[in-house]
Amino acid sequence: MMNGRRLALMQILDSRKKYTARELAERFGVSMRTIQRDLDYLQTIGVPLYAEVGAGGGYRALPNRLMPPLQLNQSEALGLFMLLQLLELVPDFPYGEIRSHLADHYYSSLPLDTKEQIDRIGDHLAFIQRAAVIPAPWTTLILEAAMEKRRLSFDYSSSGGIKITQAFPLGLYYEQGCWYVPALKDERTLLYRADRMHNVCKLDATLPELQTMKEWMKQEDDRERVQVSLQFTPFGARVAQTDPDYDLITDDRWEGLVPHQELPFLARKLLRFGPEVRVLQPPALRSLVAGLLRQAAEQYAHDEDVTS
Amino acid sequence: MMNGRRLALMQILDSRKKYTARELAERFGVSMRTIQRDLDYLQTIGVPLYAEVGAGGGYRALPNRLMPPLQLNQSEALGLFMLLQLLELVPDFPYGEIRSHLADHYYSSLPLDTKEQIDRIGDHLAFIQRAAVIPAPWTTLILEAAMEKRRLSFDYSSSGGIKITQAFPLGLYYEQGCWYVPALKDERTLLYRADRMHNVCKLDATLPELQTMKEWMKQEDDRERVQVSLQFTPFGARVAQTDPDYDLITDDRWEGLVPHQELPFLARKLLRFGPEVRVLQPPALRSLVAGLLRQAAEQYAHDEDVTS
DNA sequence: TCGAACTATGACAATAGTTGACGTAATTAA
DNA sequence: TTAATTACGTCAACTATTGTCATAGTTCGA
Repeated sequence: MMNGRRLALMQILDSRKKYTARELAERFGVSMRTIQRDLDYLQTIGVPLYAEVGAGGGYRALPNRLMPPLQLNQSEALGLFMLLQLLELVPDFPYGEIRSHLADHYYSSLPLDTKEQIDRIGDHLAFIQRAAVIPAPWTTLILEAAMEKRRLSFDYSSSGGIKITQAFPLGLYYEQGCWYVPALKDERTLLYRADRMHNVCKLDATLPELQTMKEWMKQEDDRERVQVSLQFTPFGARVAQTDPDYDLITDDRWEGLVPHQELPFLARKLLRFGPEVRVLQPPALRSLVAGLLRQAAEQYAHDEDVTS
Repeated sequence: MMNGRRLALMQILDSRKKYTARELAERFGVSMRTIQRDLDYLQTIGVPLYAEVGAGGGYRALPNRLMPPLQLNQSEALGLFMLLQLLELVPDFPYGEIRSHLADHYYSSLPLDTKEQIDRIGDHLAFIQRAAVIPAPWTTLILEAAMEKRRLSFDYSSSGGIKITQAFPLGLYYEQGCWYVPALKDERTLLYRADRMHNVCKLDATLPELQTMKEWMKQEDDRERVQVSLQFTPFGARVAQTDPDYDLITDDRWEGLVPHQELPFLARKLLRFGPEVRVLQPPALRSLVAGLLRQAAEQYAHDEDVTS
C-alpha cells in the first residue's frame, strides 16, 4: 500500500543523488529494514530504482517517469477537455499519448455530473480549422531528434521521387494542417514536410552547435524586406479585416514590409481578393499579380460572350 | 488512509443514486460496519456525503467537485505542455484557468529533468496560426449560457453603433483567431462575434427546446447542394493538396457537392489558384469566376504593355 | 402504534499488515 | 583484510483494519 513515506521517498530519490539505506532510515525515523522494504515496494510498482552494492554504494533512481499527480478542480477539468477538442484538429501531435489517457482513463474516473458537462460541451463548442488528412506519424521522433540535436535518416518523397536523406532537424512546426521540419543538410537549412518523410530513424551523430528552430525562425524574419502598399475596395477591406494577415492601418489601405523572396507568394494570396484589391507598390508585385490574372482569364476566354 | 475500496466507494456514491449500507457491504464483500467506517472517513476528508435515516433511507453524495487526481507519465506530461503551447494561440479560451494551473502549479511540482525537457520543447516546436489580437473576455459566460440554454443580454457593437441585445446563444466556435456565437434572437439565428460583445450577463429566461450549436452546424451543412467539378494544373494540384478544403479524388481533379448559396464564396476562394484551376461544372460558377477575373484584370489594364 | 428497515455509534476481539531486531550472505572500495 | 554497503529471511512486537455484537435513534407504512 502506498503511504506518505513511500511517496516522499520516491520524490527524494528523484533528485538523482545517491542515498544509503541508513541516511534514508534516519531521515524518516524508521529502521533500515523498513526503508529496504519500501524500496522493494516502489520497484514492484515500477519506479526505476537501482542500487550500488558495497562500500560507497547506495540507492538511486533513474530519471523518473512517474510524475506527481495533477489535482484539478471542475472548471479546470472542463478546460482540459475543451483543449482536447482543439487537439483533435491537429493530427499526429507529438507525444500524443496524452490524448487517449485523458479521453479514456481520466474521463472515466470523473464524477458523473462532470462527465455530463464534458459531453455537453461538445454540443456547444467547436474549433473550425483546416485539419490535414495527410498523416505524419513520425513527429515525436523528429522532435526528439531536434531536442537532442541528433541527425535523422529518412526517406523523403518529393516530386522527383523518393530519396533517402540525412539531416539535422532544428525542430517542428505546425501550420494549416501540416507539420514542417526545418533541417540542416549539408550546410543549408531546408524545409521538409513531415508527412512526406518515411522510415525516420535517429542516427548517432549529434551536432551540439546546431541552432534551435526558435533562432532559425527569428533569423528568417530578419531578411531583406520591401515596402508594399495595397488599396482595397470597401468590400475588400471588410473581407481583409477578418483576415489577420493584414492589419489595416486605415480602412482600405494596407502598408507593410514583406521579405523580397515572398512577393510571388503574396501575389498568389492577393488573387483571392480578385477585383477588391489593387497593388500600388512595388511595381514588381503589380506585374506579378497582373500576369497571374491574365493567365487565369485566358482559360475562360471563349466564355466571354456568354458572361458579358 | 485512502485505499482502493474507499476510492471506489467514493466513485460509486458519486453517481448520485442512493445506497444502503447493506448494498455497499455486499458489493465490496465486507461488513456493514466497515462500510460505515469508510463513509466516516470520507466525510472527514471532505467528501460531501449525507445519509437519510430510517426506513427507505440510505447514503448519497452531493454532486462532487473533487476530481480524482490525474496521474501522467513523462511523455504524457510533455504532451500536455505542448498542448499548452497550442493554447497560447487561442486567446480568451473558456475555462482558461487550466492554463495557469498547469504553467505555474503543476510545472513547479515536476521533476527537474522533466522541467528541462519542457523548457527545451519551446525552442523546437511552434504552432503557426493567426492569433487574434482582439480580446473576447466573455467566452466562458457565453458557453455556460449556451449549455444552460439561457438567455444572454449584452452590448453589441456593429458598424451601426452599439446596441443592447438579448439572445439565446447556441454555442461558441473559434475560427481564424475569432470567437463566434450563433444565437437565436426573435426566431432567427444570427451570428455574433464574441469580441464585439460587451457587458455580457446571463438572464433568467431559459428555452429548453433550443437547438444545440452542433445541430445548427449540421443543418447549415444540409442546404441544397450543387455538383462542382474543378480541373487543376499539376502545380495547382500540389498547392490544393495542402489545402484540406479539397480532397482530391484523382491527382488534378476535384469533385464535390457545394451548397448553392456558397457558390459566390467558392468563386472567390478559387481566385486564389489563379491560372492553376479551371471550373468545369457548373456553368454558374464558371461565369462567376470569369467575371471576377475580368474585373480584377481591368485594374491593371494600362500595365499590360509593361508586363507583356 | 407497532414493526421493519434504516442510520449511528461504541466496545472488543480476531485478523491482517507493518515494523524493528537480528542473522546471514554477497559485493565493493580502500 | 576490513568497513561499508545492499539483499533478504525470520520472528516477535506493534498497529491498523475488520467483523461481531449490542444499543439507540429515525422513518415509513400497515
